[in-house]
Amino acid sequence: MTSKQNTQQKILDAAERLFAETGFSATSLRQITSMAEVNLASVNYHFGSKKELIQAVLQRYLSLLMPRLDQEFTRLLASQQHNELSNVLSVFVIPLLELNKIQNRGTTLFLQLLGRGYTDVQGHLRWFFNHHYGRTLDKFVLLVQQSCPALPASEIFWRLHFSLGTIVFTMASNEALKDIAAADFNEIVEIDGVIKRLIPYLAAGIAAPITTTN
Amino acid sequence: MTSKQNTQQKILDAAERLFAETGFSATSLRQITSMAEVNLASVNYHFGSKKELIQAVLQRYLSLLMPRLDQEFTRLLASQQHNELSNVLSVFVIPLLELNKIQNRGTTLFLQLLGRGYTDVQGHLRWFFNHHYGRTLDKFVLLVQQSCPALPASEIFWRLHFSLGTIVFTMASNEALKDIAAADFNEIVEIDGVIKRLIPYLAAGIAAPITTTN
DNA sequence: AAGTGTTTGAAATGTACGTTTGAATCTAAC
DNA sequence: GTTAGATTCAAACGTACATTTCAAACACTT
Repeated sequence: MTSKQNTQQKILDAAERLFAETGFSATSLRQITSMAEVNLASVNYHFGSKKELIQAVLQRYLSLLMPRLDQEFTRLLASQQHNELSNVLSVFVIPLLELNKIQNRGTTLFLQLLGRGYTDVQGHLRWFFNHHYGRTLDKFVLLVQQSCPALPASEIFWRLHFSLGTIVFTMASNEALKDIAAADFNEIVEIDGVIKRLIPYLAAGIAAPITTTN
Repeated sequence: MTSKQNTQQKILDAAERLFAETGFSATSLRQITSMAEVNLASVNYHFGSKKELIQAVLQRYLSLLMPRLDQEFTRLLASQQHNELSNVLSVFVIPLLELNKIQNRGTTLFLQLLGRGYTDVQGHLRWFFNHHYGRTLDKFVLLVQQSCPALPASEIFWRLHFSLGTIVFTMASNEALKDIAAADFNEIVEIDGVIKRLIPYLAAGIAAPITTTN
């Protein structure tokens, strides 16, 4: 019993680290099991397959994050007052940082995994996401629309995807960016620093005025 | 002679399509050579290795794009007048769209490859880029700094990388996004449409006012 | 302490990959 | 028409991978 929990946990911990660092397909089960110090066959025993291991790794974070976000979105929607866009975006900060409770660098790891999931395997994550958390995402889109009544829905669609790209890419190359910032600007930036830098950037981009061609 | 040219070209054409669609490491030489209708060994014969093939695919576009960009940056820097940020960013549009002269969907393919290169193989592309085109990039950063004199250099660094993420991610999922936009909003968007939508978003994000914590 | 179901271990299976090889074929000059 | 070099071809090589297998070790109930 305790040993089963232990093995599963060790596999999840090693897998998420390696997945985040090098991507899903580039990480082999042999790397994972040797880092976790468990037998190679235990992945297939406990999770069935590599694909299911990937889902389990993501689910550990999503099952904690998404209900929290849903709750916040619902609260804001119910408040019946105009919400500034940057406040809507700021809703993400605390739930994201709470992922550090799951593991040491949980927030960073999760966001990197998110990035990997969107670029590694074509479209799978997007489908999975919409299928499982579509309702929550709809609430978020609604909040953004209320914050930017001047923007047509299609423009918001594009800009939210632009924003997703910023987040996903930034987190995928997070370590490299932090190193460069440290070397070039003597800046020590942690994950919450990056998130706080992102908010004004994203808010300004999403709410940008529509230009009449050029 | 003509057959050699032909084989190399066929390999490059097939490789860039598959690389853009599924990524570098996920694309096998066997897929490439069977799509190109050439022998498996011809990749190693003509290019040496898979790694060198990847470089050749990227170089075909970069060697055309980067000198054009450098020329534009130099021109703007020499003009000695204040350049609006969105004008600086617009400099990319024409050279990028000219990549369509190399091949049918050249612009889209190149931007997808760029995205793959940044997420697929850890850091390699970034190094390659800085090493070969560092001077050109420096000119661009300088132009952005001149356009946004209120922003500290470190903030510009972060925001330019945020922007790179937007571009790279958008292009990597370009096909999916176009499909969704067509289905949900009856919008037919081509690559130049996406680029033109990107400019105001990026310009607003990069130039966003700095908020004094929150 | 025996027995039962769960978990681990070492080894093997089959597949796919990048690359190499050496003979066969083509190309072009003499 | 022969020859020399460039290109193509089918086959094989060695490696790494996910997954399977089945016996050994373990945990827990009785």
